[in-house]
Amino acid sequence: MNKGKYFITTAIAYTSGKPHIGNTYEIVLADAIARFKRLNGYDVLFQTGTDEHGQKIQLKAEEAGISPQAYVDNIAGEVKKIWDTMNTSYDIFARTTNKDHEKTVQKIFKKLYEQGDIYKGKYEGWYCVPDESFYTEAQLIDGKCPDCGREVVWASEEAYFFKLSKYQDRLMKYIEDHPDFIQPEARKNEMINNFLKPGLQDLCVSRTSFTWGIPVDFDPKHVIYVWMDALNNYITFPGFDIDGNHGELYKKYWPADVHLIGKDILRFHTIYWPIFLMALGLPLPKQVFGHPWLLVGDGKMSKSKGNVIYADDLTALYGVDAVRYYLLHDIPFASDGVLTHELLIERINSDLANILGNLVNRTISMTKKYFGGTIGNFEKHEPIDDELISLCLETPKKVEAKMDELKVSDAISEIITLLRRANKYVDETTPWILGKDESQKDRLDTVLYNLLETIRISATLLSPFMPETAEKIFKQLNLEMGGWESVERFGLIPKGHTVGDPSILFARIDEAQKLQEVEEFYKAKAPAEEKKTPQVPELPQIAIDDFAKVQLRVAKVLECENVPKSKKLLKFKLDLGDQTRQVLSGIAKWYKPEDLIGHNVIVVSNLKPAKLMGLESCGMILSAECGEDDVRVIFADHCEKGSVLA
RNA sequence: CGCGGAGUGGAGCAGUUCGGUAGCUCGUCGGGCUCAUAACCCGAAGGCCGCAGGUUCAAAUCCUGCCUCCGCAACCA
Repeated sequence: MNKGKYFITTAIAYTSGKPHIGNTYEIVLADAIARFKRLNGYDVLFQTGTDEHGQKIQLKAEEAGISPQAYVDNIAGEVKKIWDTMNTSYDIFARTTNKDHEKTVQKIFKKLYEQGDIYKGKYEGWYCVPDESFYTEAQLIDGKCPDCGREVVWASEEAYFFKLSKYQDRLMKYIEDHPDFIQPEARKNEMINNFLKPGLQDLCVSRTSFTWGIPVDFDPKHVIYVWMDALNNYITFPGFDIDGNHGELYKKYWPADVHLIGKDILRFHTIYWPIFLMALGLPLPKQVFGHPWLLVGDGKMSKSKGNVIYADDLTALYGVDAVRYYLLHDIPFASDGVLTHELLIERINSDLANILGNLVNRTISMTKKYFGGTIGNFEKHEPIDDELISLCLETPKKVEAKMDELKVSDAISEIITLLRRANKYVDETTPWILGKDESQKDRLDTVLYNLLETIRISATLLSPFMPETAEKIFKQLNLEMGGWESVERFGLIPKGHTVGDPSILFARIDEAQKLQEVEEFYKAKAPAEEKKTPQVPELPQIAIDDFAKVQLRVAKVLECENVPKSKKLLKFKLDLGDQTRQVLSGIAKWYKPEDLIGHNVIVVSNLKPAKLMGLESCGMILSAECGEDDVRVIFADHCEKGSVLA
């Protein structure tokens, strides 16, 4: 049964650091869809990879003291390791530092330039020469550089631009004609209202401020804008060729059926990317799905502890399939999901241990106990069986329908519903009573057969979401898993079949005990991470006169209030004895105004005034960064206000 | 008035497009059962659907205003 081709991609992961559980969610989601489509009879191509260029990577590599290539090789290895840990079945792992990719991107850039979609223009603004930075009018302070206070000049730098506006109407029409192009629905309006309707600005598609990227081959001091580079991975890796000599995969699979991406990069995939493709005269992807984010819940594993959650930590604690199950089942279709250990444990216990695991275990055990594992005479049908059997036959259709809408969580729920029904069926038919009556032997055989069939179908349907578990179940059933046609039929297990040995699929978790284990797990890991914090870069030594330039004075906090609309800023009125002045400080996260009023603090009194959120700040209050997320003001309550520090 | 999302029994969510008995999972309590992982099955309690107005025969659902929370942007002198 071949239903045609299906090409699914994830965004390529940015290689500036190890991916956390949120990034991992995307690949698992894509994998579930890809595996389901394969089961469902499609010829699937599943592509993922890493985005390896850009200024941020160049900087990180410099910090680490290694070449950018060595840096991205390392991170790409980490990404791949995590993808593999999660048991994802990608066909192509695209890395944008691949030479063929780079060459093709250069050719694409050149072609677009030659046909006039890309033109050489100027990037203009106020330029601070020593800082090598451009600023907008609004960023300047008193007409000078906001960074160093020196004079700025009106400067222009040459750069390449893409004429997005030229394709604006065509894109608008495409979006209107293809209502499913942007998913979920709400995102579509966001794109239209925020970007298309106001009119598209030409996009700057080259950079000269750094070098870690693909050079423009006919003008090598420019490197190609990372998005123009990265987005093209979707066509270059399957084998797109600028002269039309495309590779087999490209010919067969392009256009993509789904680009699965995070909701934050929807703009690039639904505006820039389609326009680039239009300019190349290529068909557009059928759908772009911006999935929600995975949030990490309350304090238990919060950032304040420095515990960003990584997929490999979770799999070490709970196992791969349990984590996959949680990600796939508990993250809603369109709104952000939450992850906590408590929720994860609850889900594992109720769905995986109690409902699924226990059903398999009790069924196999009974088959062993009453028939030595071999079932034979299961012709004793009763009306009570019909409901279970018909649900078995309906469920695959329901799952398929949900998956066609990419509603993975709902699809899984359909399977769980079937498993619940099967548990109920056990109670309705009371096999343990049948087992006591020799004359009911055939009826008992039938009941167990119906349960085994239900498990066979459920396990097959679960295989895209929990591949290992499905495999384990089939081992206990002592059967080979079949394709889609095997879930559309009830009654495939042959007469005289002997099941395997029962074993626990998911052990029930004791929450309190597990949480303690989690704490110890992180504690054991902590030392390795703590080493980073004491590393304070040493600044060059200064002379006493340099220090003398800084005037530090004790000041009493007369007034303090939150700055409206600002999350970080507090506004102070300080008394320096001989004068009062207004100072702003970004410590609202750690202090409430009433905590500070009346206290004496230390202030840099001769600091050049600056404007923040439209308010003038004349000075800077000293505080200590006592940790990743812990800032404390230096109090000087025992000192006279106005005194000078020396 | 920067952009956007969300407020539904103790917890996590669905329902809101196209108004008409408020539903699911977990937890709690009671009962049943013993094949099974103290699992399974049945039943019950528990909700002025953020607040206040309005439209309507009828509002969780539509309209207006407000409050709270959360992302993003801006801002950490």
